Amino acid sequence: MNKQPKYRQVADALRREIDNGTYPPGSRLPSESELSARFDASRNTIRNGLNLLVTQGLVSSSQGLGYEVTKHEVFELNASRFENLEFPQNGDAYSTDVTNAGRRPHQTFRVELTPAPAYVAERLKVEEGSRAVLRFCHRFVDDVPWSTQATHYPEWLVEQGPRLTEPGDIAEGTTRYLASLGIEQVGYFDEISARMPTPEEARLLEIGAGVPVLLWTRTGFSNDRPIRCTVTTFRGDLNRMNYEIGDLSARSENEPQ
Amino acid sequence: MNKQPKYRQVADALRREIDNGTYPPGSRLPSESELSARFDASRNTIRNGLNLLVTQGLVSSSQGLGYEVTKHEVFELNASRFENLEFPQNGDAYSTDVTNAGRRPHQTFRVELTPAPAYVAERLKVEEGSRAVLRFCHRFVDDVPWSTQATHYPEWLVEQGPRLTEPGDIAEGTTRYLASLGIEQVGYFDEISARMPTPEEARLLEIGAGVPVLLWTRTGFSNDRPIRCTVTTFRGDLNRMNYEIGDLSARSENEPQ
DNA sequence: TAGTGGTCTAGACCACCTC
DNA sequence: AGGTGGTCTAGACCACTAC
Repeated sequence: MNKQPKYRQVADALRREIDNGTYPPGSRLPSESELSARFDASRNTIRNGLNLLVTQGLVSSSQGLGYEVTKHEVFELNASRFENLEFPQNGDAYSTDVTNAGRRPHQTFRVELTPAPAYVAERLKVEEGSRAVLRFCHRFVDDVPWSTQATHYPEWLVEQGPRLTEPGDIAEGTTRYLASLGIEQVGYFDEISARMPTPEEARLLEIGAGVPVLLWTRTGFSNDRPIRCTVTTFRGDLNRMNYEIGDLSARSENEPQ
Repeated sequence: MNKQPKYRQVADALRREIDNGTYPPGSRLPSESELSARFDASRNTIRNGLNLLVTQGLVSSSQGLGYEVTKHEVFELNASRFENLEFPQNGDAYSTDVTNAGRRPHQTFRVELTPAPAYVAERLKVEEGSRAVLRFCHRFVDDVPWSTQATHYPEWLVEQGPRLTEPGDIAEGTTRYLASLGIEQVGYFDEISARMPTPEEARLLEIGAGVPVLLWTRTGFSNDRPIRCTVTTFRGDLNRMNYEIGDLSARSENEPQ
């Protein structure tokens, strides 16, 4: 018989009640003082227990309002189709996907010429600190911050593709633009990892405690060298990535229901 | 000028010192009472600040020892080559990868016939609760819990491939075994997401606060239907997945250094 | 104004690790 | 034994939200 500390008992009890539907997603938990009475514990102990649930992403709290059970709608991103030239689409793939899902996309955009960070330089096979074009997107869905995307192009590419440094969008998409210049992306290398957000990421994505970020790095290659490196940061609670590989004709047949 | 609460100042100061190398990965932070004196704050306030860093995955604490700056070695998993029949390997792909990395793999294994959970049933296109073979792996690298992997096969497959229910390993790999019976996996659909671990996952993977899990679901298809669904749970701090797509001959040329 | 969570303190006692 | 973090309490005051 190993006795759990009181704040864990509180957290476990509440977790069970959340799981069994006593407190459904979107609903509010009892206040700290109510819980304090119910569990015969000091307010600090209750807060300690609630804090566990917060860092586990089960509930979120706001001053003056209380604790709310989190609810997630996940957005699916098809990474293997994304910017596949065989699936023609106007403009940027992200906006298309979001609009198709019946949501309202919105993004801010900027272009810079900056020294490539070590992580990017390594992937672009250029020297650390050598310059690269950074095209940075901060994306929202229905005004909720959704992801940031930073694409770096090595400086040597700019001579052939001067529009890369233009501050506005490239209507047909940069991949298409480069292809029209004979610089074709024939393959890419994707890396995916997860971690807790840095304070900067937490600020941009308005992430509270208990929500990790999904990091997606795509390095694109022409026939003879890397031509771009895109680092995308997603809110982990709102996004799921997928890849379709091989023959999936059996997947779409006989859709359930 | 918006004043930060004291515990955030503590966390920010320590984070800066971790970033600039004052406390390198693996080193120990000053004790709570030392920090209490340095920041002229009560021990609880210091704990509050340290707890922020813990939930952000920057440090970990253990009773009697103190706070240690976390260090990560990440293991790369090539998901597009993984179990690709064109890259022949003996036995299971995971052990091969780990051994090649100079690490020592080890796993526990069990087989069950259980009702398929809703998530899996949906992907296997069978009714929720109908039976499925579950082959479950708990994997370690150098005795550190690394990932869990649960593969479900629909019950109808067992008639054709009775060895699926055998309690031991299938030496040539299940994918190969099924292929030898004419049930070929011609494509798969991968889904990747990240979230904080459930208490059960935290227990199996020995995850502390501040470390998310990476969830990887692979549904494999034959020509006419789904034949398996594999759910893998990774420690987010130790793993990174990657996909090679298209022609990457330019990637391996001129390796840096 | 009343109720919610957010910050902070001071102090007590316990559990674990090292010497 | 002495130092470390882990748990818990009681109480104070502040900031935000709702009505």
